[in-house]
Amino acid sequence: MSTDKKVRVRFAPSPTGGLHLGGVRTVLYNYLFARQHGGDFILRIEDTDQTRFVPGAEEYIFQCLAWAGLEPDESVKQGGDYGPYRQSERKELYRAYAEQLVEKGQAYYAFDTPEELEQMRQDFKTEQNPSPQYDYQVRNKMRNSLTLSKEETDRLLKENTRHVIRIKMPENESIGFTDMIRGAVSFNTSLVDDKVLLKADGMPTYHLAVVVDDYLMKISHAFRGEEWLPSAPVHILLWKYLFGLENMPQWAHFPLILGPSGKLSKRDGAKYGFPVFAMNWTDPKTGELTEGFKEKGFLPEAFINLLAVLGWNDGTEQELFSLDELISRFSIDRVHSSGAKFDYEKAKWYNHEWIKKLAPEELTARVKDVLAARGLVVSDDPLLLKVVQLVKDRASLLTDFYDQTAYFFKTPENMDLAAIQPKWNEVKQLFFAEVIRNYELTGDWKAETLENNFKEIAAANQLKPGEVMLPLRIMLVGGKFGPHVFDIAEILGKAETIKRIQHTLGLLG
RNA sequence: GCCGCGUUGGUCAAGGGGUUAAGACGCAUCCCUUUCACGGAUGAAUCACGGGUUCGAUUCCCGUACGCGGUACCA
Repeated sequence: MSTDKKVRVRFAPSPTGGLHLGGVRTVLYNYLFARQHGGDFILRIEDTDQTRFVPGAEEYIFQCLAWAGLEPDESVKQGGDYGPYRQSERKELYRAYAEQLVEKGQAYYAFDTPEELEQMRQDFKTEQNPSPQYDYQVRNKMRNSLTLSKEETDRLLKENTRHVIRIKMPENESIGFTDMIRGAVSFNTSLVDDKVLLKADGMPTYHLAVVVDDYLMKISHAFRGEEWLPSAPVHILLWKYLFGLENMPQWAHFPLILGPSGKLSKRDGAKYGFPVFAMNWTDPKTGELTEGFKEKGFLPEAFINLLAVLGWNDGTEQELFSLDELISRFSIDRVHSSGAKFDYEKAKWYNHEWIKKLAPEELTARVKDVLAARGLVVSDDPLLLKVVQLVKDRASLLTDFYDQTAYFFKTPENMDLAAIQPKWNEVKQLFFAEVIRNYELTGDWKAETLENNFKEIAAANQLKPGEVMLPLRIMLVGGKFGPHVFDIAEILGKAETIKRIQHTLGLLG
């Protein structure tokens, strides 16, 4: 395995649906590794399964990466010297490699129909072996170029009989490699089935495509999820047969991200109320919408941060990392080998931290978009900036800003009158009437003045400030939340403050 | 079933032959705050089990259990 060549890594998604948390983390680790080593990050579309083509899925992946700020150096979009970057467009190139293997006796043609394969699985199925594989034992009982005569095989081929090319796994050999995360890993070849390399439609399977393309695209390090570990021996063998082990990239298999009960799925998201995809994804067939982290109100900075530390840490107590910090601190050997359960509460904590950490202007710009999406258009930027600064400790998601800021810009829609009604009385009614008269005459409309006047009037009416502060808050805010009530009044201004008090008085009266 | 990979509080995790086994999220209590938060303090809670190796194992080795992944002409 070479270590001196230029670092080139790739993320190779299959465009079949929403982009999963784990997928984004794989992108992130690839990206960090590439940037750290001054290498290239390639996005390769693995669309070899035409039956699973989903319109829009590819474009969606690009949008997710753009949002996350993890854009590739080479891809269908960016271009590059190693294209095409869509495997369906590379179709013609794979067959020769598969046939080369057949010639060398390392692979063979198989003519079994799907029905015959199904029959085989039925026939060989036992309690000890519930899922029989097409392996070194059963291949002798199937219809392939190993069991058929040369003439018969040639005839079938000439007649364009539907067939696949399968790798011929050696018998009882040990295939091993060094995983950058797990160390030595090895497999017995007898236990691995003769994977299909080239499908009947002429498309390669993942197994063939991944090694051919990694070779052709000069990939130096191949990172992928742990679910690929069991098929690694096939890939290693293919490298050995086709391009030489010395040219093989270094492998690292990342741990899986788990949900509350095992493997994380979009169902978990629906069930537990948290996103699983990076961005909103609507299934074009069913029209089903699955919510994304972006729309849920996550900052890309936070999303990246929380993903980075789900399975990796730098050994210090630091938990908050910017992308740049991650680029310099990340290291594959500190990536865990065990899966991590996704904790939505902690995810929200990261977002909250980033809301506090982000530059005020930057935060405000993003809040502005979120408010606009909810139909609240704010044109006074300086005012919004002030308001956002005032309430940001109370928002852990960007979407929380709606409830936390809307009352500054429009009269509260829902008034929590129940919070004041039980203890409401004539004295308080008169008190607020006096407050209105006083505020109308107040020239210095500052929080401190308003508070002092308010308290003086309360004292004169034998009211404790605490008895009337909450009612005032409800009048201005609509509910029991928000920053210091007189700060709110100051920002609302004289006319609006008085108007809201009056309005509520009317409701209570 | 078989194969592979894992296993430190509820969760993320540091650590790695001798430690009072960090820290964070969450939770609880208190302080601050005449709201809700922020912030501060305190607390409950962990080395899956059994054998070795060793003067000494959470740490190394072997089993077992458990979890996860794979077992497709899907990736």
